[in-house]
Amino acid sequence: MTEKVRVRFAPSPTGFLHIGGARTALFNWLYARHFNGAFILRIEDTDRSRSTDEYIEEITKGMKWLGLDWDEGPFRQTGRFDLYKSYVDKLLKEDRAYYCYCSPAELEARRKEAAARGGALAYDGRCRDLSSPVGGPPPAVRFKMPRKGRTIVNDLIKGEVVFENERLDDLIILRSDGTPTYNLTVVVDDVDMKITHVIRGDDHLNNTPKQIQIYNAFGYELPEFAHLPMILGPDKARLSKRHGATSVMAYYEMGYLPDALINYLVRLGWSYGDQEIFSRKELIKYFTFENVGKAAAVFNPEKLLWLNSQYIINSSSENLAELVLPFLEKESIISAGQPQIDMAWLSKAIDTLKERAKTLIELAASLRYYIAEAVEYDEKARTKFLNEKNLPYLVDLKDGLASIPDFSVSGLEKLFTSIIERHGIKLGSLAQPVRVALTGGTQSPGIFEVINIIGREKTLRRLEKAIKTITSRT
RNA sequence: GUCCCCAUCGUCUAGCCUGGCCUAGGACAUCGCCCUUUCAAGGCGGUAACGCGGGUUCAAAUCCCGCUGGGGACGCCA
Repeated sequence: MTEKVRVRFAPSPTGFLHIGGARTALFNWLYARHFNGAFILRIEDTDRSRSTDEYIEEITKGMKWLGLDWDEGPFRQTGRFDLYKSYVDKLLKEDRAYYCYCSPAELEARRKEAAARGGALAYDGRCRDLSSPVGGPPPAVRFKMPRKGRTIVNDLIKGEVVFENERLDDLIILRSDGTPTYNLTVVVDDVDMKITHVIRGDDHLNNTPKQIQIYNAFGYELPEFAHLPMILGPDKARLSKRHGATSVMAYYEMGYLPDALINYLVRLGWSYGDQEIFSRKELIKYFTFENVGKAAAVFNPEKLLWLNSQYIINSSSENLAELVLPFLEKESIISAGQPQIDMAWLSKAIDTLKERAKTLIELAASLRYYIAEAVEYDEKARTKFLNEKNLPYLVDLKDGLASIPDFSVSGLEKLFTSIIERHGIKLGSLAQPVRVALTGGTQSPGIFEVINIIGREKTLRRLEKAIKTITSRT
């Protein structure tokens, strides 16, 4: 095949870009990039009652955040209705389609009845052979499925899947209001846009034989099909709002890095030996359908969280400093109007924190004691460490800190060593009270680094406050 | 109900196509140890899976059949 690969992601704007959609988009994108093909974004908005421009905006926003850039589009189906209509007319003329006068209410009733009886829910074809028009409200148009033979889907992932044509029902291709439906538009557009590979969720596998029949009716060559396994929630049911955050942008808000989400998503259904972490370059290089699995996958937020922490650790602190800014504002650690924060200093602070933060929100939160003017003590930490016994150590340290010339990490270490030797105590006996005095809690990066970053003045103020806290209580 | 898809540790997966190298590998989570000024990170180790039943074969996680289980579709949604 020398034809250039052309794939598309075709969401309907009836909701946000969710995890499942993002995974479909990602696999399409990877496939296109791997083969140096084109990735097309097409908005399937033929259902005018449920589609909104806001959702189109949300979907493109999500894709941009994930870095899934498209080469053509976004195309919308609204506005191409004349085109679809002409295809319907063609089918009508060739007796490959017919008018159906059954009302939605009647159809609904028949389906209910069939379900109660335990029979097939497909359309019974009662308008299929009508010889003359029936009066009343405008009819819908149905595609005339062949009743004999079988349709074979040669799926790149699932292999050969066989459907008996008698099981395929005559689907509606034009609503009674004159608007086309999905199964028609998807074929017309995929042909029109010269799509070579249709890559989508396997919930579409059952639609495929019907679409193949439509291709056949027009005499068009079939694209390749690849149906990806679904993503399930922890209860093994299809991933939905019930399972918590399913919108891609919710992950932005929770402080995830787009690369981490991408990496997580790609491993849901795809693998490359034992490798877990991939750069985009590697993904593009390695991605093929050969390594795509067939079984549905359960979405596991904990592994995503781990990946996110790995991506944070491996990101440059300069980059993280930029990314964390909006979260610092949101957590009210800095105010939007605040004088410019020193980015070099921020990066240095992040150096000490990034291996402790799993999300940008955690990173922002841990920056609080570096940035804020004063800290609040954790009650338990205070009673345990800010007490009479530790008072002399803190006083000693304060005096030492006020006078040492070398405020570097190694200089601070020397000071600490001299103090603990003088008192005959272990480093921990000094470090923990100091940690509480400076950060308010018992957990932080190495104490020398903390002091180094907080700086002499602020450190001294906090030590004084801690000393006062102890003495005022006795 | 009918049709379609799927089936390896709790979860994501490697291995399956081209049977033997599988005493089934990796990762997350979990447990323990090490490192250690706390917390992390990191290192080391443990627990943990071929759904069941039949075949085929000298040999089956790997091939075939059935069952069971799970998922999906059955819309004038996409």
